[in-house]
Amino acid sequence: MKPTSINQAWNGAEKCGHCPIRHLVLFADLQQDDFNQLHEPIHDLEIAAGNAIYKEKEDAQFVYTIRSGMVKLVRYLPNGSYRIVRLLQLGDLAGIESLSGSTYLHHAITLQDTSVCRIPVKDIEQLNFNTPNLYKQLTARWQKVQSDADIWLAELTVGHAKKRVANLLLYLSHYQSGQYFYLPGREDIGAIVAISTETASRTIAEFKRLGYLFTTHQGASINTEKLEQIQ
Amino acid sequence: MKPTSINQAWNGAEKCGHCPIRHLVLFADLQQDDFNQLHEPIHDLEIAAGNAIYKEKEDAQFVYTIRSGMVKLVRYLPNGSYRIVRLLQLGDLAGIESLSGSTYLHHAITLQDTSVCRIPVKDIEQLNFNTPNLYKQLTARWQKVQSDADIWLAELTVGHAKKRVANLLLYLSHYQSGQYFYLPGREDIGAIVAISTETASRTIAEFKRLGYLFTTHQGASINTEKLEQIQ
DNA sequence: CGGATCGTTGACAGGTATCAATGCTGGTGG
DNA sequence: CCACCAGCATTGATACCTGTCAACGATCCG
Repeated sequence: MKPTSINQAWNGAEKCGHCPIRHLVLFADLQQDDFNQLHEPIHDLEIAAGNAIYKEKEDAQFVYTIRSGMVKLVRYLPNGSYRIVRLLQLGDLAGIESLSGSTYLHHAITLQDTSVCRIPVKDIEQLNFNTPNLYKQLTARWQKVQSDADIWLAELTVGHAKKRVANLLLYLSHYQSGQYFYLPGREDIGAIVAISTETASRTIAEFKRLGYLFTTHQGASINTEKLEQIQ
Repeated sequence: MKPTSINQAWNGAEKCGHCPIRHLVLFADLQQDDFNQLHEPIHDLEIAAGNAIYKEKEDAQFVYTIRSGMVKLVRYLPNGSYRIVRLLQLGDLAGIESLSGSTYLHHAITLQDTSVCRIPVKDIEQLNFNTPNLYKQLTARWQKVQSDADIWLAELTVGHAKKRVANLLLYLSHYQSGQYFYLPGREDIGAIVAISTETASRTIAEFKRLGYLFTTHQGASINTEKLEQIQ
């Protein structure tokens, strides 16, 4: 396994200004002056698939912007099983609860090799206190938390297993720019749509047999029309 | 049915300063000067049980602070059924998405007679631009959206029907100050924990027979230990 | 005294969890 | 280079749970 690594550290203005995904990230609306208020270093992290960015109940001092890859937010249940309550991708913020609480609410675990920017909460609070330029982007991200949670609740936990898995595939495919998307393991699929691993496997296998789902080394792709018709 | 009514309208400082639940509401941290920035009237509304405060896709111009009663946030599904994605009580904010989007994401429907303060979004944006005193309370409310959604996802949509209903009763009981709490109708219980109305009814009836749940004209109460043991 | 609405209960078919066994594949070390 | 292993995916058999259809009871209100 590739080790978790810290590639770079820098102070705000030097690098954020040249961020290739600047239009997608939390700092999108900041002015040059605002960056001067960032006093602590921002780290650029590469995290190999399967590792935790942070864990539930840990001291929450950082927010993470996802630059590439995919992250699952996980809650463990008393009986030892787990539930995935959200998936994070390009431009999403992990650990946003650190802005309000003192500890993280979930485990954040990478599904693929993932790169993130680690931003100190202190800097964000400082910015929020001194400039109104962050407010809009922060609110937009909180709102995405809400609408994603709604999708989870309304589309991924209701109805028959086939319908739920179909909706998950449509969701995964929709949030990806290209034709191919990352297909989670069967246990994770089960933890997302609240079905057993075996039922997830059976359903995925059936979709493959029916030609609704294809998997290659580049990722998975789907027949959207067919999956939308499933009841 | 009691009609929906507007009791009072006032401009910020005159009344918010004397709000009996001031410590619980969005404006908790505002200073006297801040209130002077409220230019549009804030209305105090009484809404009878079963009425909509706002509906999905309506133009979102107001945020509502719940002063008493209970509200369900509802999403209708393509097949005509519905799902309750959150319950709001004292101090919660309904329509918080109006701060970021242009339309409401849910129907907000009162379960009991409910009183709310209707706050124009423009005033909140104005305050956010000019003072940092609102940020903390707003963030706390966004965070509650997240943690409530997590509870819904992790505790109310996983496992057997009995376990889900038991968790719902514990949730309802926990967020109430007194011994008694409001017990939703069977159809609503089904829409919260994603089971059929009949299964909800059977489960509630069984809990009553077992002495885990009691209903009186004052509301419902539970045997917490017994419900926590259910698997 | 109906009628409407909601809650309860029964019967049954179908779907899903569970337990279990068997493929499959990528990585490791001989 | 190949055998082996560990982890994941697939598939089968079965019991149980829950959705569905249906009927009936309770309560409130006009």
